[in-house]
Amino acid sequence: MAKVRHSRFDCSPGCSVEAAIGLIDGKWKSVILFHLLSGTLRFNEIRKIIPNMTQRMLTNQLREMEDDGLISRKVYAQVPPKVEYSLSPLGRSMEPVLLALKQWGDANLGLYGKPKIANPDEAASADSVGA
Amino acid sequence: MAKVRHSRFDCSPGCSVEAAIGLIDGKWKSVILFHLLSGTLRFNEIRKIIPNMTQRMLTNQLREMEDDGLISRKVYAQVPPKVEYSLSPLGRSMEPVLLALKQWGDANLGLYGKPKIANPDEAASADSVGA
DNA sequence: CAGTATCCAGGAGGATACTG
DNA sequence: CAGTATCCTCCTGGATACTG
Repeated sequence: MAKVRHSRFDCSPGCSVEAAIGLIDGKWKSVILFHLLSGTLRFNEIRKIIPNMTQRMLTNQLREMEDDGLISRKVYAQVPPKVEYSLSPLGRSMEPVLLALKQWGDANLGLYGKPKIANPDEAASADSVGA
Repeated sequence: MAKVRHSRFDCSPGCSVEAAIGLIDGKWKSVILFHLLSGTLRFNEIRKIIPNMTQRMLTNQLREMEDDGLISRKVYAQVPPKVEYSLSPLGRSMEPVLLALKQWGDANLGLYGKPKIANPDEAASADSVGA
């Protein structure tokens, strides 16, 4: 589990929630993780998928998640370097969380032109939501 | 849904994951939310539950979540002020996420002396986290 | 291709004091 | 009781340039 660079482990009941979130905060981690759910990806593939992220950030987030044991890094000793990133078993075990997050976002945030919340008595109507 | 002060809506597929996380990051939000799952709480009650958090932070996080529509704030016009915080329907709809997070944390982080992942020998070797 | 190395700005979050 | 108001620090993350 490496270092826990997050200063987040204050621990009261609910601590594990915080701790869990601590591993997937970071501006891009959740997105990277989410895309890795679909399978192994190479460095530049991720960059293409998430163009707004600089390579510095990609490396950072990737390294932290690797340290946290969420992802695996496979380096092929080749002339044109090739590095593949994939979910570790621990990272894969995060799938329900990621999916819950995605579903909630799809259902309750109006990111794709959906009408979002609007009505208290209608919180999670979510007639749609693929998945 | 107010302002979305997070600069986080870059939106690529997986965006909703990011967006959803954006609402519950903040050092204490998830913990507050989690405790509110159990019921309405007053300002100072929350402070007691999460002693490490300053009142400034509590107010901050509370306000942001209120702006995001996750919680409701009920003020009683009394001599000794009384303010109650509770989950809004939207906040309540976050329950599966919070629970998934908590379960994952309990299962995979060794915060309470649990053995965590039970898989590859590397996954994690509980020893860090002084709590 | 897959990173490192530097530099830099902004904002999150902590400490402390005051108030309706 | 339930906040505000200030001040200040550090860390996150963006931009850019270089490399094995």
